[in-house]
Amino acid sequence: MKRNSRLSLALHTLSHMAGEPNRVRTSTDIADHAGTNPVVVRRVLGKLREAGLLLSEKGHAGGWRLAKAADGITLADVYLALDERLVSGTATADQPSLCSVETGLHARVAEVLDDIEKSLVERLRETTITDVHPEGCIYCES
Amino acid sequence: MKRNSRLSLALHTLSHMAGEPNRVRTSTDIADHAGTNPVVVRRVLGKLREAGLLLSEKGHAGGWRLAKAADGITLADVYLALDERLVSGTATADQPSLCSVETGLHARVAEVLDDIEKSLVERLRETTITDVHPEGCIYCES
DNA sequence: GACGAATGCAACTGCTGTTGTTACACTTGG
DNA sequence: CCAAGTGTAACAACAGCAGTTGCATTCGTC
Repeated sequence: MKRNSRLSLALHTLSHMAGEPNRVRTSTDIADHAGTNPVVVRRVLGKLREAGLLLSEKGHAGGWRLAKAADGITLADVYLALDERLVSGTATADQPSLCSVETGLHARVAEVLDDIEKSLVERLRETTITDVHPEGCIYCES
Repeated sequence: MKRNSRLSLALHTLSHMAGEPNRVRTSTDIADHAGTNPVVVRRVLGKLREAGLLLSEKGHAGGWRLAKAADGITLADVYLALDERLVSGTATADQPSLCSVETGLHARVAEVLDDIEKSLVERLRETTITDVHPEGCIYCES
């Protein structure tokens, strides 16, 4: 996997779960399906749990399941849960700045980038997990 | 600098140039203002030149200037010139896939991410360099 | 209560992308 | 010819991230 693997893994997993919401999945199962490692899965899904999107149960017969209906989870929820800041990536304030024009410009660029970031989140809010994995999914028989 | 420094540097520089379109700037000048290195500047601006946004002149008294009016350059132009693919980052096709459900899901996730990427570019297309550095810029006396 | 199966977490490795830097070839105006 | 530029390659340093191992903890089941 390359870039954006966290977001991709999260979406993939949530989408899977949307198919059978009641089934509890172990991180090993998920890792096998996603072609990765149980620890990596727990790292990513842990963020989603913190955000209230997933529930995890420890101990024997434990595992992961959705904390709410798939159509109540938007891509923005996932994106924000993972602390991703794709466009507005804190690319400011390294040096005390040489002149006021510079600070002004830097601030303006950061401002514009922040706006774009907000637009991105708004766009993400329009899509739910159900949109990724629709009810009558042709790949899914469940 | 951290992430997105290329996009940030490009925007910063273009915005600067928008203030005095006729002035030819050397990469050393630009690097000093941006707090980085001339070679880094040439790397980034080189991409913008390939995309037809900038012109560079070699030799004595050479340097960089805008290839067209600032209000004719959108952030999408810059973004695409830099080959940035923030959301849809080739996070697919590593393994030959175990079952058809997996391939289907992977494809669907990639599809959704691609859509988001397209939306992002569309949003970027709405903003020009002039929007970043308006005519009556309060920081700029030129 | 012991055991097995699961999460949670910390530490470490290795890979990769990016920035910064140096060095050098090439170009051009004076 | 020379000084001041770009263009480019090569390298070091660094940061982020996936992957891995190990271990503590929790919880069903026998």
